[in-house]
Amino acid sequence: MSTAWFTHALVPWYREHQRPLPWRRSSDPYAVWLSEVILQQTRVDQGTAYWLRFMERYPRVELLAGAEEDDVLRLWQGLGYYSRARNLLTAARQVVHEHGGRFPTTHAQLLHLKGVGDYTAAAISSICFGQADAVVDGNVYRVLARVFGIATPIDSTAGRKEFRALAARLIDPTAPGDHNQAVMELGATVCSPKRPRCGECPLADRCSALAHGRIEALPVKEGRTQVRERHFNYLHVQAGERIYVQQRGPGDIWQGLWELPLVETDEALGPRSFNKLTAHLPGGTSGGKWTLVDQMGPVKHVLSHQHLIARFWRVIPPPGLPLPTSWRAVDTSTLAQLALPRLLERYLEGTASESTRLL
DNA sequence: GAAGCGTGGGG
DNA sequence: TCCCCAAGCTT
Repeated sequence: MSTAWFTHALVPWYREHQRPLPWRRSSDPYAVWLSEVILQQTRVDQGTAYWLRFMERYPRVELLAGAEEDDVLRLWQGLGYYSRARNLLTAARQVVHEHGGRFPTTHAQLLHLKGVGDYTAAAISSICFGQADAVVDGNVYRVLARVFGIATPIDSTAGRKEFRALAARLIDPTAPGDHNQAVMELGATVCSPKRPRCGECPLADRCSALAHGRIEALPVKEGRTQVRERHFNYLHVQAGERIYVQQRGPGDIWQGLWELPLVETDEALGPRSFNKLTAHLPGGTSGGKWTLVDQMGPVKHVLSHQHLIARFWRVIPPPGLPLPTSWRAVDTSTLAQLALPRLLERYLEGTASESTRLL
C-alpha cells in the first residue's frame, strides 16, 4: 500500500510552519551535528543557547578539536548528560585527524563518530547530504504510533524494529531532510505527549488514534526506570579566599565535573549528626577534632536514575591534619572557571541559603 | 539487552 | 507533589 500521502501532507506543512531555529539556516554538517548532539534528550528551548555559545566559541570543527576537555565541559555545564560533551570533543578530533576535517557523508561512516548513534547519523546524512535515512526519535515514535495506531511498546525490541521499518518505508527520497524534520517538528509542536493539538494537524484525517479515541493511549511504553536514593555530604572547607574542590572520576555520575569534597553515606545524616559525619572524615576517629561552622540541607536533586539528598557542612579541619591529595585548594574567584553540577552551582551561588555567595 | 547517564518544564 | 517526557548513546 502506498504511503506517499504521509510525506505529501507533512512536508508542505513543515515548510510553512517550522520554527525558525538557528541551525536550520545552515547546511554545514558541523553546525547540524552540534545541534543534533545538543538536542539528544534535550528540549529545543534548553539547548538553543548552548548551540549559539558553542558556535561562537568554536565556529569550526578544527577549533573544537583543539579545545581542552575542561573548557568543553565548562561550556556544556548545566546541560546534563555530560558524556555528550566528552564524546563531542572526541568526535571533533576524529573528524580532523581521520577525515581531514571534513565530515563523513554516509550513515555508516557517521556511525563511527563517538556519540553519534543511529538517530544522529540519519539526521546528518539526510539533512546535510540528502540521503534517504529515516530518523527515529521520541517524536517519530509518538507520531507513527498515533497515525498508524500501533500499540507495540516503543521501548521493546519488537517495537524499535517495527517503527524503524515503518519510518524507512515512509521517508521521501526526494526530500529526506525535510521529511525527517517534518515528522519531528510535528511531534514537538502539534502531536505532543499530552493534549495534542489535533485541530492543527495536517494528518488528522488520516490519524488512526484520533479516529478511535486512542490519542491518550498511544504510544505504549512498558518500562519504568527505578530510581536509587543516595545521601551526599559535601564539605565546605574554606580558608580565606581558598576553598577545596575535587574532580569526579569515571564510573559514576558527573564524570569530569568538579564538586566540593564528598562523603557519601548509606543513611541521611540529620542536622545534629555532625559526630556521625566526623567518623567518615580524614583523620577519622583518631587525630584532632573537626569543627562545624555551619550546615544546610537537605537539598534534593533529581537525576534520571538517582535522587540525591545532599547536605552541606561548612567545617574546619583539625590544625596540621594532612588533607587528601585529591582535594585541591582553589581561589574562590576561579570557581566560575570550573564545570560544576547544577547542585553545586546552586549551593555556591548561595541562592538556597544565607551562605556566602561564591559564584 | 539492560542499565546508566542530567536537567528542566508541563500537566 | 509527582510523574512524564525531551531531536539518544554507551557499555
